[in-house]
Amino acid sequence: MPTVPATQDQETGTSAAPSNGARRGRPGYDREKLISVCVQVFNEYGYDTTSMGMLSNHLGISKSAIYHHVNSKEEILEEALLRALDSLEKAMDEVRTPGSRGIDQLEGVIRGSIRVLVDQMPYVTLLLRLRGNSPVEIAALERRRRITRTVEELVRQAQDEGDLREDISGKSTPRLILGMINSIVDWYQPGGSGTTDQLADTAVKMVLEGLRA
Amino acid sequence: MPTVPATQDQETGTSAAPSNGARRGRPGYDREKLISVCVQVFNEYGYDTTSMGMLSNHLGISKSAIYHHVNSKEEILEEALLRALDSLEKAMDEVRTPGSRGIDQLEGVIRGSIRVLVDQMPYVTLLLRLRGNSPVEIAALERRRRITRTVEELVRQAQDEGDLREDISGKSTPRLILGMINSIVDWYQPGGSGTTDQLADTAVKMVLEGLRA
DNA sequence: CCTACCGATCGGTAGG
DNA sequence: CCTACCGATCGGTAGG
Repeated sequence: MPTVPATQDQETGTSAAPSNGARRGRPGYDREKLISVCVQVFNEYGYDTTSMGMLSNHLGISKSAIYHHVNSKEEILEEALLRALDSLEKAMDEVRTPGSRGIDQLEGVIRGSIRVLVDQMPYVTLLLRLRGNSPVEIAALERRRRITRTVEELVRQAQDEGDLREDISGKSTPRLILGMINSIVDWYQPGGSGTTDQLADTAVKMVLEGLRA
Repeated sequence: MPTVPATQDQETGTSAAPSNGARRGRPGYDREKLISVCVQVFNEYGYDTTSMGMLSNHLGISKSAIYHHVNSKEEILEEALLRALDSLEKAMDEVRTPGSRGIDQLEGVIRGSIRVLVDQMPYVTLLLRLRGNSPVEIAALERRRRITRTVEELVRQAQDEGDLREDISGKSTPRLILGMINSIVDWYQPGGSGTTDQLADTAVKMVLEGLRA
């Protein structure tokens, strides 16, 4: 993509093919906006089920026009997964401060992950539904597995430090925590069930303190 | 299917096309065994991605032979979902004894659901990955939603009875609990991470008592 | 005569 | 607009 200075700031906005201002050339989709629409369609029907024809219908442009922005259907998937994984890994890195207690890092991971899940919901949703049917998907699942391993380490650390009970499975516990968090993409509605912070509070209370009154 | 008395009890067992004994006619797949193999393939590649050709390869019989047992690809899906939903609803009904406290029923639901998830893992896995792309899938998702509503009611009841803390979201909590349970199909390995009872213990402890030491 | 299965082929649709 | 492939269906065959 050539670097193009912004020479105008018009608002063109067709409902079928929206643009964002400050670009020259024919108004229409940029790569990012196109991908975000495609990801929504993927999540509605499933990646495999979604045909290029369905994408073109939802975008309001022809199939061949899509190939102006991307080289393949899989490239759209790849870029969306990149975005989800980068965000998740960034949230993990911000919390993993050596020296702080495992249980505090664990709480930070729960809060940070929920924040990313909500903020980047369509991209993370796509990631969490992968089956590993192609090299692109397998690579993404491998990156996801590294996140799982980090949570496993934190649980172990917190147990060693005496902050987490010992009478629970060190194998199952991290998976159950992550499973609980990841389920959010299946039911959370941004306006419906409280703010993201309230959601994170509920999750942290349940995991660390339990629900019993 | 006509009722046929058992006149013999042979074990024929080809690896490609296994049979169960006590039937007449050519040995090979019966409907149930065929469906169970298909469900495994669906779970590996995704229902939509799986072609009849892929099924025939895994079964070791021709595509057209599959149509001897079932009328369509969707009929295989439908029967598998029926099995998963019947098992889940049965487990719910066994626990929902009027008169007992909500928190006890909630614990029973967690244990019962985990039991069904593990025992019927392939069928429940298929159910939990549906996107609602067809009437059959939509009907299954509707039955699933009734289970969700039951858990919502139990959480509310337990809060009203004073057994569950009030400073958590009544909307999010049931979803987080179910999300945690349902995640099991994504990572549990029957021999790997302890027995089913240990898994249920860990889940119940986490949800009700919390992980903090 | 039953059940299980085969090869060939249809109309239709996918990605590119 | 092309090639490859899909689900589905047919008449017919074979083991028990």
